[in-house]
Amino acid sequence: MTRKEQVRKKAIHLMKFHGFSGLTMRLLAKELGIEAASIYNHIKSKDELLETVCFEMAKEFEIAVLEVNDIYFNATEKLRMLITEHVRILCSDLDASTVFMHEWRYLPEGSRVQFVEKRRNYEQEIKQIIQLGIDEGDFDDIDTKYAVITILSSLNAIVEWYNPNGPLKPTEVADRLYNFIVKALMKSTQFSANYEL
Amino acid sequence: MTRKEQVRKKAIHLMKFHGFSGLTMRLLAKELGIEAASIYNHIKSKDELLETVCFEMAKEFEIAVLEVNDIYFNATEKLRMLITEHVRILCSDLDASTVFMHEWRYLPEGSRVQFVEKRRNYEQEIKQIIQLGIDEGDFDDIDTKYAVITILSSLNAIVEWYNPNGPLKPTEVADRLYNFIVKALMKSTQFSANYEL
DNA sequence: CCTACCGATCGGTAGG
DNA sequence: CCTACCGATCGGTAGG
Repeated sequence: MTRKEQVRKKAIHLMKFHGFSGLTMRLLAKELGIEAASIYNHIKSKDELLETVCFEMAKEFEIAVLEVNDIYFNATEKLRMLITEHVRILCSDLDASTVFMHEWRYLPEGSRVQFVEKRRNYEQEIKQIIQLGIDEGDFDDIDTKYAVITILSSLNAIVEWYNPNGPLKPTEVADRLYNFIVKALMKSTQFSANYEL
Repeated sequence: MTRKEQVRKKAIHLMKFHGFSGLTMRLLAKELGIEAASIYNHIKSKDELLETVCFEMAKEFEIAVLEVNDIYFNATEKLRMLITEHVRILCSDLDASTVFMHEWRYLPEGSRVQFVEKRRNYEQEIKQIIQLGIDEGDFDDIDTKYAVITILSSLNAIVEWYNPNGPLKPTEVADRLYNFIVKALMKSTQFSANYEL
């Protein structure tokens, strides 16, 4: 790990607890065992630290969705792999994932616009997978917008509760979430309104 | 609205955009048309602003769960009302709800511990409703922990996307989310694994 | 609600 | 990676 990577990793770890605004270069320096001014030999600015983590994470999700669409043609299989990949990415670096989820709001104007656009594209890709499932007759004819919101929010919540030292591996978490989600999506005729009063 | 309430409301609105750490008393003062020092005639400290919004919101959820358990005895009806109430509370003040969701981490040590405990209690109440549904034979024998996480994260995501000027009223949003969630929970035998490869 | 001000700290630069 | 330092700003207080 280069010195620059060490600085970034420590910064992200501290950002997770203090937030972007709450992280000071002096605290970061102290944790690295150097003076605040020395940080600027490795990074350009505090903003750059945030931009790097946000766009590196976004890149991983972009690649995942490309791979999924490359490998599978069936909606349920696409969805299963995308959920598995999404969970894997989040769990592979929980510090970075948490900062990615919470702190993108504090990106400088220009890169924030870019970031939101990338996220929108990702959401659209998922929406298309769900629409495919509906068209193929596998999924219920539900509102795809709400389905995407519900799916992504439950997946992304992983950063709030997942414990890497707990009993469940990321793939096992992905399986449980997939089962819950796909059941809500799947076609069924007898689910109309027969839950007794 | 008292002057103190005006100060709080403006502070919460600004906190939504800048975060707790990013909100400065000088910006708040400017938006109120007064000097920074004058704010302290209405509030005790910046921390107090955050504590007030977090605990007022928490109180609303506490009341809701008490009412739900008071009125209904059936798990599906309890769940339906609780989801409706949860969505109603979030949508009734989106600024406060957003700050409640994002900024509780920055509560001072003591009140943060209290806050997390209250949230845990709320989660436990929902868990018990789901367990009741399983015991009554309405819900699938799923992992209640994951069900609670999935339900709450999809409900709470409302603060990220709900537009009060959009076409959907809070009750309509609640209905859509309830339908999605309850279908994932409901008992079914033919959903084992028959989604074709 | 104001003026005047406190000590502390901020992100960052110059020059070595 | 350091010393030395910049101008700006921070949350908050005293005293009116």
